[in-house]
Amino acid sequence: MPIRTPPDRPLALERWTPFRLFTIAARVADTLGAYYGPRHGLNRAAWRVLAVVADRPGVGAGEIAQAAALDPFAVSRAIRQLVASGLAHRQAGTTDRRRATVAVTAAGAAVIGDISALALRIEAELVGGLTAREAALLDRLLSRLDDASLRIAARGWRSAADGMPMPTPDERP
Amino acid sequence: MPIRTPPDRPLALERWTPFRLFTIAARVADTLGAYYGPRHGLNRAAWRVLAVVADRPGVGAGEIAQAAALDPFAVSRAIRQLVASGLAHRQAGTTDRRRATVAVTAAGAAVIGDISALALRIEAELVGGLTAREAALLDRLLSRLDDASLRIAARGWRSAADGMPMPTPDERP
DNA sequence: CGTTATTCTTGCAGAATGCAAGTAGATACC
DNA sequence: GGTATCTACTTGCATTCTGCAAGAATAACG
Repeated sequence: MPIRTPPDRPLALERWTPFRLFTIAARVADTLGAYYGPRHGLNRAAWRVLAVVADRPGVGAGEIAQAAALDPFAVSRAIRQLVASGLAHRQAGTTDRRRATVAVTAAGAAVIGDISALALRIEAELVGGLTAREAALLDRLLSRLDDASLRIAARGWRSAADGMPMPTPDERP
Repeated sequence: MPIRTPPDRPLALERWTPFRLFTIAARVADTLGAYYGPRHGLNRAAWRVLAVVADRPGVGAGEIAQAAALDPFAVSRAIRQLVASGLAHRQAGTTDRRRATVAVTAAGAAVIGDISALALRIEAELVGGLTAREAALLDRLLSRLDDASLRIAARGWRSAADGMPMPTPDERP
């Protein structure tokens, strides 16, 4: 008999906060993706990288990965795509030649400007129903959730599982 | 010269609300996924379907798709996996035999119970820093964002793009 | 009945992802 | 200087996921 029993009603997915965050984000991302995909030939990784690079010209791949929440592999491939389609260009670093800095071309600036305009309109539509006070509150709450999610990810499930019952101790093949 | 110029500083990705929602959700989902993946051999779709089915036994594939934010294809495949690994079972519907109802087996209930316990702990860790008042507020704000995101997704980018400048009128190959 | 609509499933091609290994350059140490 | 180690990034490949066209089974309708 386990120390702690799992909840009777296991989990209402639609009330689980992370799932709620996900669905909101996914609907918006899909809507925006339906724009920049066909129109500019970008995928999710490429548009994020383009946004980061346009916002901070001269960043290296590592910083992009951090800022765009992508792994270095995806960043590398996205940069290659962007360079190939003439939206960004690379320049070998002066002090450290391993680190190539990336910046947008004029074409890239035009593209990200176009996408940004829509992205900001969508965001405005998303939070448009909130008062300024509510929006500020949301901002603070999201910052706190962001911090908390960082801690969760850093510590992994093992720490959250402390003292958890282990009903299925079998190992997978 | 376009009627509306794109913003000078195109978009700070890390301040764009949908991206913030995404990163929080992704970090949590990855943490939980690192648990149920290796331990129970489930993927993202399968765990969600299992959660929905456990919560509402006897649902059909369509309702699952709706509740788990998955397309019918993914649901169909997930159900097949769950049935194959003995975590769920299907029963042809009595009134409408196209619609098979799905329910968890004892093994499936154990698995989702196990995952749910961790999921709830993670959620507690996520929102644990909030006061009850703040948590209630977050809940209301997320409900509003959820509604807004539904409207955005339903109307598509075209409505949000009304009056937008179109700096790159070229069509992609 | 025959036709059309649902509901779900299957197959397959293309895209995304994860990871092992590789390259180039920087840094540290003898 | 030489060389061993470390870092930053890239590449290739196998696996997995996704999107979509087409299909099967059943229901609903006239």
